[in-house]
Amino acid sequence: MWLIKSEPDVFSFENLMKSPKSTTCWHGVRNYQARNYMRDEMKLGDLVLYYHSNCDVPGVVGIAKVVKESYPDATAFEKKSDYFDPKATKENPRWFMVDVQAVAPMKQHVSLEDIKKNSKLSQMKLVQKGSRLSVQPVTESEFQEICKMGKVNF
DNA sequence: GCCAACGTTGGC
DNA sequence: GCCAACGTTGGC
Repeated sequence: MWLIKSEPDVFSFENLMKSPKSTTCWHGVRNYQARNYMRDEMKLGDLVLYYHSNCDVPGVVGIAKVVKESYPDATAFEKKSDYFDPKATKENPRWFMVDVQAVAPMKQHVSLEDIKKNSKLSQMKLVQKGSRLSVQPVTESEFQEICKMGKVNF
């Protein structure tokens, strides 16, 4: 299971729910470790915690799932794109993405503050100092604890 | 807006 | 391969 970060001003969980089929391609990740998780380890049906960063109340706001496994991130080929990377080619794409679909919003948002206060979640990468990974694995028990705090069942 | 922590780039 | 300079992330 996973946690992905998004800035709500750029693409919020509400935006995801309003998208066609509640699905979007998770383009624009330009960090190798995050890419490796997407390319190598995110599997169809994997559940994902959707986290809002860089906003008033950062935290987990919804549940999503992987609906398509990794494929090349075409925004890296587009010169006009903010995510253009001159070193990415179709033969050697360099950057990958998956498709994610909204499953359900949290009944109650689980703020970063609440996560930090919960001793069961102290091992999460999210709360470790200096961790900035935008795609990160979470354990089953962490996932369940967050769901419990968000008053949803999975 | 500030700034600590991290990641990447590129000269040497 | 080292490391200084620069860019980015993201909480506060």
